[in-house]
Amino acid sequence: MSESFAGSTVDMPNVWTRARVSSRSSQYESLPGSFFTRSARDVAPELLGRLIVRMVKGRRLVLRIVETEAYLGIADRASHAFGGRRTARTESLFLPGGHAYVYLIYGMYHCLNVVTGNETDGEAVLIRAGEPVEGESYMIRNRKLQGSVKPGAVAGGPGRLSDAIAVDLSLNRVRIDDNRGPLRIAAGEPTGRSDVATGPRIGIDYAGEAMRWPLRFAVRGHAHVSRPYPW
DNA sequence: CGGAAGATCCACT
DNA sequence: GTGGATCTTCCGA
Repeated sequence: MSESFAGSTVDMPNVWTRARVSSRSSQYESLPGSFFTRSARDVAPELLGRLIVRMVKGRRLVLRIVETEAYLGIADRASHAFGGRRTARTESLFLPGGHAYVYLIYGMYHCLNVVTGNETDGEAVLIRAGEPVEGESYMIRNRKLQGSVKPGAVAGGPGRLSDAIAVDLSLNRVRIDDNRGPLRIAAGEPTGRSDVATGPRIGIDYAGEAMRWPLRFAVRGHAHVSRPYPW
């Protein structure tokens, strides 16, 4: 049984400390659209270890994805597209895989999703947490953090992550497989299956049976996840 | 047209 | 652990 690891990062295995970082800028090239035109159930765990590349004000902010959740669209009671609901908000869920779905939650936070599957599915992957790779000082500024910054404080949580890399509604519907776009996802170093932890999704108590579906994925033992593993 | 709830976070007890 | 912030969306009357 893995126990709560919040606050104890020193002896935690971190698969990334050994990763070799290329100096070539091609390391930030977008994954192809075909990566996203598959089920969110498959895409979500494969996004772990990938890089979110956010271009804003001429700067490049990079996060390594460490936690995701799959939302399975029409058949998933937790999904905004459940039952085929198409509203102004959910319209971007019905774009082909490879677009961004950004929405406002609780009147004050933005959630960043990547649309997956095809334009009839309404599927998406919520990006729940990331580890700063480049531009961390700007992320800290965007988050208005003071003093010492604990692991996970910058982008551990969907609302925090969006604030950190300046994701708002202006990015709704953008293509994330466009190498010249403001938001993209690069290959990074995908997390191996044995390092992926799986569990139920967060904050969907209203979703009935779907509440227990194992569609939350995180890098096992990673300090920057949105909350400690109960798994 | 009104009211409730939300894929969250933070301050405080 | 609890409550408040803040506002769009959605559903029922």
